[in-house]
Amino acid sequence: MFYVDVRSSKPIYEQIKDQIKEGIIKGIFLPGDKLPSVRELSTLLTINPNTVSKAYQELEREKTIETLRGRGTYIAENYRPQLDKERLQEIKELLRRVVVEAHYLGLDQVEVEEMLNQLYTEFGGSGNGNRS
Amino acid sequence: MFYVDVRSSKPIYEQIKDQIKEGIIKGIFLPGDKLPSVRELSTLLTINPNTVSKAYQELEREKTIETLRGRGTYIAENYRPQLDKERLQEIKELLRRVVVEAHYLGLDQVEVEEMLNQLYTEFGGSGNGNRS
Amino acid sequence: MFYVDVRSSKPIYEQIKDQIKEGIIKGIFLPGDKLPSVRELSTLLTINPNTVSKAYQELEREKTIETLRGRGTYIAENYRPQLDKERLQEIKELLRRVVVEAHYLGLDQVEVEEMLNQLYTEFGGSGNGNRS
Amino acid sequence: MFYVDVRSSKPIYEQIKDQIKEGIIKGIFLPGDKLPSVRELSTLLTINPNTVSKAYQELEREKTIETLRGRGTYIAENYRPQLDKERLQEIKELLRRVVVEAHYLGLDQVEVEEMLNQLYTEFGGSGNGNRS
DNA sequence: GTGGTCTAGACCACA
DNA sequence: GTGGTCTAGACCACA
Repeated sequence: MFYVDVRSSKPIYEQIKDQIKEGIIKGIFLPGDKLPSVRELSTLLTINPNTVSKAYQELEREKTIETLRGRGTYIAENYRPQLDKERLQEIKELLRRVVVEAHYLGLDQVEVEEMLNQLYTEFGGSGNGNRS
Repeated sequence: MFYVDVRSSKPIYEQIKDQIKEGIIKGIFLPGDKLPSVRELSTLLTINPNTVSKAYQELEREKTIETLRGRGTYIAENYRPQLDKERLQEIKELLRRVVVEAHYLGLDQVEVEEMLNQLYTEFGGSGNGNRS
Repeated sequence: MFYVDVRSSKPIYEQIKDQIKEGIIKGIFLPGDKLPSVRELSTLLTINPNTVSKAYQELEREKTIETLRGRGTYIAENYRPQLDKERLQEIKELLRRVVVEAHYLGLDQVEVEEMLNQLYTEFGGSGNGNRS
Repeated sequence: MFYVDVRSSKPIYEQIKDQIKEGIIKGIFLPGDKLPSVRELSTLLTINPNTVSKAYQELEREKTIETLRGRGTYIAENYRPQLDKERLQEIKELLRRVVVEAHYLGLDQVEVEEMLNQLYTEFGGSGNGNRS
């Protein structure tokens, strides 16, 4: 289920965050599912517990997961997408990077749109119904 | 023309790189245009010359700009987008981030496509003719 | 193992790069071997960490070494020599310099070939098996 | 006859030096031939006179050319290759670079030897007879 | 502890 | 004046 690529330029804690967030979108994780404990996951992946901890903390702050004291960490029951202006700005910034870098790689708009479509297909056009 | 946001989490040298790369796409910089010297730009932005230097060196490695001995730094005459598999992979990864984060912000595919279109409009559908 | 010649006209970061690249060819460094950390090596050589950092960063860009997050820097497992036209041109240029300068020093073709053979002997005709 | 590539990483004064030295080997310049004046050549190439001056000075120090006061600069009549230990060391260093870089580009000894042969062919195996 | 970024400032080669 | 190299040293993200 989980894996880390220590060669990647993406920080490990982000890799974990992304795997969980993508897993939820794909329906691999369902609301209420229990996540491995920090200790379990860090042992499993042979990484520093702090790293798992950081991933979990950020996901919790984003209301994607929730920790029940003494009972472990779970996929949040009802996460409500919130239009957060700052994060929207961040996404735009990311997308801008995509457009610029794509240009310098010789990809045109149509090709980028195709890539985008592919990704949406991968994540299941059906959606997981978890939107407000 | 140039500016830096010292509060941004994006490193200053990347901000400079991006401004130049975007400026080229928008046609603000044309092939053969002279860029300010390292010293000029660092004075202008009140940042360290090394920081400008790093930006310029990376852009030169990417063949976006070129240094003519003793004459300064110029927008490259003939940059040819090269399909670099690794960088393509990086772009896909960025786009994947966009899709995932957009989902958690409550944006659907259509809305993301709109953002993408906006960006392409901003960069000028007219094109800058610098593609092979 | 490592040393720097501060009197040399060759930049220190290049000296480090070359020592590592030659060490790999000679089999002194094997794929997967851990390199000293930036701090360790800079302390050892009593040079600035930035200088070591620059050497490592360039070697990483060339895929000669790789950084594993939080685990340090290692000789790359699978470097595949890639026929890069530009770098090939650079080598030819270097070799041309050798031929011209040798001529003016009174060395003929046979003597240059001998020097070349000596070098290949030094690097171990046995090969380090790291070629594709 | 002369040209400079301001894009090259090779300093312009070295480009000039090399063109003269190669021209002599190829027999394009003969002992006693007059070279253009510093002013002429710098105008011709639209470069800084200091640059031509530096090239000429170094060639003169190497006894490749000689300046006759008030009469201009000439290809030296009898240059005698001198086995200069320091310069020999420099050549070896250059050749070592060739061998190392060739390895990382995937070229083996035979291929490097071929490149070397090609160069000697280019410079005319017949030689220009100017050796002592 | 590990590498990445940045500043301040020196010195040098080149033009 | 132009960029390249290097030092000394700070601060930060990540693990």
